Amino acid sequence: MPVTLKDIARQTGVSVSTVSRVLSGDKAISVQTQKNVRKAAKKMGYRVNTVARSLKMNRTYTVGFVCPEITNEFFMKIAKGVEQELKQSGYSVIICTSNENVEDEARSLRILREKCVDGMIIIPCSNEGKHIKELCGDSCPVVLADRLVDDLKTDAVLVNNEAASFALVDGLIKKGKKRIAFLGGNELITSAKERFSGYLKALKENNITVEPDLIRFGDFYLQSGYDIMKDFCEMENPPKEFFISNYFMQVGAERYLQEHQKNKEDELTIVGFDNMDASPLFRFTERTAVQPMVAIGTEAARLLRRRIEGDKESFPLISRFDVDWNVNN
Amino acid sequence: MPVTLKDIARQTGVSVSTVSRVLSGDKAISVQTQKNVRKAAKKMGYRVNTVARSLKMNRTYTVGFVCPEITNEFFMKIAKGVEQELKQSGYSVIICTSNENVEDEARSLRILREKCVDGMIIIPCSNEGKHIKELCGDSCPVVLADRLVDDLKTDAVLVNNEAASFALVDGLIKKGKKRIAFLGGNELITSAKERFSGYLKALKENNITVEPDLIRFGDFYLQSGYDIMKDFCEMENPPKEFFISNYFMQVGAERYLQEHQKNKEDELTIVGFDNMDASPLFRFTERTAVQPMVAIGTEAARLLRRRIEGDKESFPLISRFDVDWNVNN
DNA sequence: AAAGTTTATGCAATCGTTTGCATAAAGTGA
DNA sequence: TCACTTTATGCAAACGATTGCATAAACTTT
Repeated sequence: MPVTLKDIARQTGVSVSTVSRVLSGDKAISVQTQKNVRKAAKKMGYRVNTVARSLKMNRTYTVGFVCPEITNEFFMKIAKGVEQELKQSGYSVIICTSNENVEDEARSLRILREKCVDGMIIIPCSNEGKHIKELCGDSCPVVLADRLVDDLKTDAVLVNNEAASFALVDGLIKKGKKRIAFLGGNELITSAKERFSGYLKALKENNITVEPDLIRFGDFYLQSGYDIMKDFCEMENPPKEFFISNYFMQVGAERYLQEHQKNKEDELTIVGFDNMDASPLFRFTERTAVQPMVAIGTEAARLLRRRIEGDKESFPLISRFDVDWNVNN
Repeated sequence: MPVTLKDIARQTGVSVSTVSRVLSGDKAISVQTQKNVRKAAKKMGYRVNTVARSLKMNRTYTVGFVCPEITNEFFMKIAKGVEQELKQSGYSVIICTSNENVEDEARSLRILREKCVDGMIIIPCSNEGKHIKELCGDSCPVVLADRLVDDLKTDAVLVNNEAASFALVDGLIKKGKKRIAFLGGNELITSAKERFSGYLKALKENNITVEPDLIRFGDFYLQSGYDIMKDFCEMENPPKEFFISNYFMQVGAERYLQEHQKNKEDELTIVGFDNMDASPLFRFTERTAVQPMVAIGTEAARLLRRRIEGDKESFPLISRFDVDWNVNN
């Protein structure tokens, strides 16, 4: 059985309230009593029961982090920022996954509410926001990360997707490439949409006609990158330049190319989003947009903490980070 | 303010106990009352306060998952197994990172204890187990994953590291390769040690003399793979075959080779641990050991749940998964 | 109709904290 | 010495749920 305030009180001959006051640093307690209590607490191995404290204080110092997939390096970089930042202020993070599925997402939110988290950071898996509005709200602030959602007025931390994909595609065009295929993410997701707009904008500003056959949407996962690259390569007149909307689709696409013995002599060029540890090893990937992933998490966490602490200023706040694009190989 | 049992009781004219009984499915309550209560609960949007429940029941249905680094795909695959499995039985998972640092690990354990988690799954960052023994114990079961720790009698879920690295190295030798360099992980960590034993065993069984110059230990992270590969390549008589102890060191090593314009003609061959999504894209990596990462997590979670529910059978239980080794490219 | 049984519900304690208010003791000032 | 502050501490309620025990009402049984 764990030691409680009561045990210390009994041991030192003072009341529970006095013990509580000493341990929470109340200066009104006499120095002698403080010493006694602290000594006893230490000797007996006391550790607060934050469950009881939370009940009384109506604050759990726990926040929820909901993302579509926990093994996703991109999401976990964001999670890292969140965890790092919040740990400093004494919060813990419960991680839930939605498995790219709105019902699971809603289930996670419900559980988190029942656990009385002080707030949540959500990377939504769709553009559906109803369940979030329903389950969260004033007593449980929400910050979205990486993606927005329809019909939901809340804070969000995003990146400048359109500008980055514009720059990448524009860069290719400026090098004389005109037939650039587009491998998109899940069309329902704002980041996918924004990256597509950037692509379109680059074509438009350079007076290039959009070829609908060169535009395909997947789901941001490996297999869809593989499949779409396959389809493109099997066209009668295959494109040689590609914009791929995220890292995982790049892995899939590069794997297709690898398996089919393409090599540099084919002069294929890929640009796209996300630079991960293994990106420099990709054969055809020339430039990638480098999102400040950890910083997104850190920023979302800071914002959430402010909201938890009652700051209502300029709500809802949508902040966007700029994206770097670097030469890869 | 959230709705409480009291509110429902007031609304329906019964006592709090009756409401509690209805909502926890007690059949002794009259059908009519059940209906009334359920209806009111639904209409008022009642949601249990698990903080209060936890305090009373002395069970939080929350477990801690402590790992060295949250952005590590390998650890997160294990975490996925854990989360998936435990979610089914109504548990949530708090993720903490130790940043490969014993003090941080101890801090995390302390916080988790204060949050009254029902148990923990730990991927320890060193071979130090004192702080775990101190902070956990009977009232808070612990299952280790992937690595063991000195002086700590507790359950663990591991893989058969030695057998796998033996097989990989032996395979190279059987193909006539005799000078196989070893790029090790953090020597303090059991998995690194076991992989090293497998390497030594393969040399020994094939009567190959160990060349100390061909053995180097890093820390399981990218940079160390890069640095050690560099050192090897700069030897006057560089080895051409390599055993690399995990994925991240492989990425580092491959990046070094890539940057230094090595290509297939050099006939370099890498074998080693972990097969990730991007592994097939690595130029020199020929075979990799495929650990059942998600299954490790699932198994650890099952074991932990059993311990939480009071099963003391065959404690401590160390289970080891077999490892596959597959052709890579 | 009395005694016994069953059914449905309420009372009140409890989990471990925190905190407003009361109060006793000690100290201060004239 | 008396009134008045100040200082140190305790009492008890509260947070929101669960549950053993008590009990009133409704049925059985003979």
